[in-house]
Amino acid sequence: MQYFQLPKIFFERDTHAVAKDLLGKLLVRTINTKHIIGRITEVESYVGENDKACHAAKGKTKRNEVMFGHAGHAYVYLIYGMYNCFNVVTEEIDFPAAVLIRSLEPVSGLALMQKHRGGIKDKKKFTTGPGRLCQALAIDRTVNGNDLINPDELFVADDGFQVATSAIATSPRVGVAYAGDHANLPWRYYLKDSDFISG
DNA sequence: GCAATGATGCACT
DNA sequence: GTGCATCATTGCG
Repeated sequence: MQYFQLPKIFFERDTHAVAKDLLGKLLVRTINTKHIIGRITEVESYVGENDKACHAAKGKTKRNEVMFGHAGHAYVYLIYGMYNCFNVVTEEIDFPAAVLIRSLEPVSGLALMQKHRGGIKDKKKFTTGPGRLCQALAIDRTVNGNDLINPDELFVADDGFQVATSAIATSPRVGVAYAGDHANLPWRYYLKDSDFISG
């Protein structure tokens, strides 16, 4: 498969633009020279200290400091004690914003994904959901802060796959009802014709 | 099929 | 001690 890594400037733009442009791109995980690849089908934007649903809304902490750092870095955190969530940091340094990757379409390394997911048979459940895709690609907090532009283990790539603007749907974000006025913002983006959406 | 529940770790107050 | 940007399993129809 032919593809090229996305450059840093791709991630230094407006978070919503980055989120929409990430749809259809490839997430490539390298483990012991083996590749696991998924196409991004669903994302959410978390933007700045004014966004109450964003972890950075209450200022910089040890947990979220990666979001205040350079665009194109991985922000991985643990949720509900058992699941990791994978984000890509966007925009300028000291401006906390990121795109949460919620769902992927499996492209390559299906057998390894299945193994990481406990041997389940339903391919649609390998990577549909932020906790699931991290399990399938063996993403945990050891890659938190990794530079996805100059990666050792993980990067985002473009293989020329074209996504029509009309194929992108939006909706309110998931699991953020506590965020008041920010809970209903349509900052979730997904490919409406894909079978690989977390729902 | 669907709703309810339990598992579980870490950062933060 | 509390509260999560979740998922798999159970128990019901």
